[in-house]
Amino acid sequence: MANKKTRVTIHDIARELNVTASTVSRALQDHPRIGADTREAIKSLAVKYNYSRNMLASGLRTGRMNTIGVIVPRTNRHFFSNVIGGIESYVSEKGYQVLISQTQESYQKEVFSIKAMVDAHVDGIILSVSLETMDDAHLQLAIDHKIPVVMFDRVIGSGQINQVVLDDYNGAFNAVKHLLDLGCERIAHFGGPSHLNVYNDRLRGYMDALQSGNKPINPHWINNDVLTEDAGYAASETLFQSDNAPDAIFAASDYSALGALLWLKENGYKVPEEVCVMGFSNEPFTAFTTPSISTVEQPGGEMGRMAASLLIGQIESENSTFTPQKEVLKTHVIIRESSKFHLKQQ
Amino acid sequence: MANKKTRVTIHDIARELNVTASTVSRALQDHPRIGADTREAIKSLAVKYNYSRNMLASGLRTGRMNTIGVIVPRTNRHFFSNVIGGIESYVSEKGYQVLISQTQESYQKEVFSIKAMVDAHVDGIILSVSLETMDDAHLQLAIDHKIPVVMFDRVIGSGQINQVVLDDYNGAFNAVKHLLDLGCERIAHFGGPSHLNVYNDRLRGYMDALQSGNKPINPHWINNDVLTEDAGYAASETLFQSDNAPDAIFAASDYSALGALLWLKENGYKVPEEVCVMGFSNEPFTAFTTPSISTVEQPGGEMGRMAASLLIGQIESENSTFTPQKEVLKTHVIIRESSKFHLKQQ
DNA sequence: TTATATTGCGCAATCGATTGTGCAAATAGA
DNA sequence: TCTATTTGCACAATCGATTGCGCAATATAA
Repeated sequence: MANKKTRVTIHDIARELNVTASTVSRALQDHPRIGADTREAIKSLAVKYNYSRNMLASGLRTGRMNTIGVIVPRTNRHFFSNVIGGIESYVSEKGYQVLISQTQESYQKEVFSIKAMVDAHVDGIILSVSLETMDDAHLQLAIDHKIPVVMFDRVIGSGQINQVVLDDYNGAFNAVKHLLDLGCERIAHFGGPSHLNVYNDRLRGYMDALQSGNKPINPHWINNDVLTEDAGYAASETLFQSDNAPDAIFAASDYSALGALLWLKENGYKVPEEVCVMGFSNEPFTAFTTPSISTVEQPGGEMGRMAASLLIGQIESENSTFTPQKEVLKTHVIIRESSKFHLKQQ
Repeated sequence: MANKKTRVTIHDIARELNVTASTVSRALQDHPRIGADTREAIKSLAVKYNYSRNMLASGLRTGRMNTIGVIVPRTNRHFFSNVIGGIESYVSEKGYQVLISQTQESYQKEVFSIKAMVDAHVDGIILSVSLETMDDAHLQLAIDHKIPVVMFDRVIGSGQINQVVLDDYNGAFNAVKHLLDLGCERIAHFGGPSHLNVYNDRLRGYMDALQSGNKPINPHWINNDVLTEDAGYAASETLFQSDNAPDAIFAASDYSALGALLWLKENGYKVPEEVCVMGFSNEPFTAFTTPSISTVEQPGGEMGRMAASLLIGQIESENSTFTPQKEVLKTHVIIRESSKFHLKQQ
């Protein structure tokens, strides 16, 4: 009977069958030099005793732990929790486990997390950088240890690392284009720190869409670092109490769009008749506000699976010639009540 | 200079200082039998070479991996993602890492996840069971391996395992009491599978509140397994097209409350005037529906930190005498528009 | 029948850190 | 001064699995 106190090891099995541990190890890996009889005897005994390989010992010897590290700013953002779900469901089918760490948007914690992942001998790392992160120098530690890295959504650096991103530029472009089609002429933007690709791309999409519609770009209407509900609320107040108020807001975050919507409602502005509002990410609440908020879908589960797929491909690829890939997921604008129509529309 | 290809080991440090690896190992652990000079020389060389302990080797030898396993139905449920966030932030400060697994509400996957956690030699497991899970027999594997377990929210079994739960009974009781105070007299319930504590407790709270208000309990108004938006929608249709329609709904899930709200609005019922609606969990969207949905707060982050605290306490406790603890977090009813008042109110 | 492959498995080192034991030198006590 | 204790470190086994090498025994070829 299997001993309950301590795990069954290959030595236990070896002893019982009068072979050595090396034979057991090879048999369990279907090594061709082990005879069929021996192999089957070992395997059935392994099943009988409910043997499971000690991953620490195996990992120590082989350097592979079948674990991937995931580093995100926060686990409880809807988007990131979706990504984590996608990663976990993909890699668990491939026999990998998921080690999680959150940076709380702190660069220092991100550095620490990477170090912790390297120490834990993960086979690969999937990462979305913090708001504070300015470059990818800290990833060198993982690269030095030959640990593949995939960045998603908030990516950064020189492009020597696999990336999975949304087509933020087109998402923003199409969103603003939609506002222009409604007749909006004075479209403000709530953005994020422009050293991050996602916010920079959304800003560029916004500006290019304005230009393509022959609308002037007013710096006064471009607000950076307006990503939270409070910031959106405050920025709206400033914006609409100036003598150059916009007639639409395109926010790079659903939260700041929500803040804008609340301020507008509280101050008697009609949405969408007088002011159209659009957000970004399709957070669940956007469907339920009054009016519901138009936004751009950001498919977290899909990004997670895609990132995991790229990573595992790189982990398991034999050839060491690595050319970084960049996967770009298509965007999809979701039109809701906050931009259904506009007074200026013909 | 530290070799970039391969990690620095205690042997590298030992060689350079003409001591043995055991001395290095002991010095790094502040073992009293190592002289102060030797200790400091070793420590400064370790810093210089950026040494970090190989957790696999260490874990193999000591059996402690400084990792805790977290098993949840889905990572992307707002509540669970909050719990995960709370756990991660708590244990990372204590020097632990977090291994994540999701069961997708499948008992079979839950069994598999536990086995995977045991195989990975986690130091402890935090778990919220799947909807399919009927008992805690599968946890025996972890217990046999002396791995402490803490269950949270959806807990099950004979009580021999640490638990962190919400006071679902009082939450439900107070919610229904609130509806009664408004003048509601015919309160229906949307529940979940009653073998799970949370749904059973909410049902009991509902029934006891009715009794305390001298209202009859009508089995026709008690709907089990109505947890999703679709189920709430469908159940509402059945309920309100019968000749014994309720004048309020207390749902054990915000999602089924949402389904009810949508059906009621589509079919011309006024909420809250004609029908009051309450949910459970305070999902973010509940604040933004029209009308906003009254609900019961379920503090995920706090539960996560509490569960992590209990677990690490048990892991690090010296004495082997273990008495299972049950932490019960207070509930907090959030009254919103969907139960602000009622036509029958005096 | 002899030379050559092939098959089947054991031996022993290895991955890196930990820890019980042993032994010599230094210190303390008598 | 001589024994007893403490201090400081080395030796070697251990955790469990993996893997290059070697050596028989069997099978195949010549």
